Amino acid sequence: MPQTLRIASWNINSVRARTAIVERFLREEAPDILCLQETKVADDIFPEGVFRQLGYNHIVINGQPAYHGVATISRVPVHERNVRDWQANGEARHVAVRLDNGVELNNVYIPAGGDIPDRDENPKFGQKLDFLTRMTEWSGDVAEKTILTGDFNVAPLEQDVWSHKQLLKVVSHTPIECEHLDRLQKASGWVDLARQFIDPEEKLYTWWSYRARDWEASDRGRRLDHMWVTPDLKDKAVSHRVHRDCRGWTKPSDHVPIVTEFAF
DNA sequence: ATGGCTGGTAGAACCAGA
Repeated sequence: MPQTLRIASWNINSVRARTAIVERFLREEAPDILCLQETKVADDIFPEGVFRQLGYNHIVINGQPAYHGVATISRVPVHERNVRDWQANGEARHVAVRLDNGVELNNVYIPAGGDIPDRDENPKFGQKLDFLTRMTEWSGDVAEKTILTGDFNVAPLEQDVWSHKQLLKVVSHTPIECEHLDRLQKASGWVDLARQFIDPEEKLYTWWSYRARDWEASDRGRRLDHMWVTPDLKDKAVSHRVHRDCRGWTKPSDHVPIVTEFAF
């Protein structure tokens, strides 16, 4: 019998400010594993109790005060916490765990990159490109049994943004970012699971700005959150869903969860 | 009108997100 495992990823925009909706999501969707990004909390005050009371007793965190931070929350055993610093500046943007079946699950928060898409005018943009380049070097050694998920902060395809033309110079969809992400993807033959299940010609978003008067009516979204797998795991994925409805919940994150069901 | 908001930390006419 294949083992079914449902893995979710969600940029939560402060885990402490989202207690209500993260509980609701876990009760309603009940993934086996939830990868959180932008937890915005130091490790010593991470709100573990919220998760433990729902049966998520395996909690692997890499946080820092106020900014960034990732956490992998699981109700199945996970092992071998591994943290990589692809920005080489100490920011908490990655944590990996090993599942019982040997699969490595990487939870990553790629830098947003600031406003101006030019590394000379805006050092944060250069850091984002360099982060992707270091990930690509790491990826060259990754051959199999690996999942890479999280907030990539890049919407690579034309139908991953509300207007390809209007976003060409907007950080997250500029050609140079898309090229860097494409090089990363090719380095391990990573399979973009969302686009295995949802036609690349169809609009698909995981993030909508807080500043829209009516996010749902204007629907100016971007697909910034991703679930990638090495080629050997491609056929283990049996479904993939973007939980768009979570954007309309009370006090939402600006990102919504994505969930992949695997049959290992 | 893709910044119109939101969170954290300080104690800001702040910073960051994307």
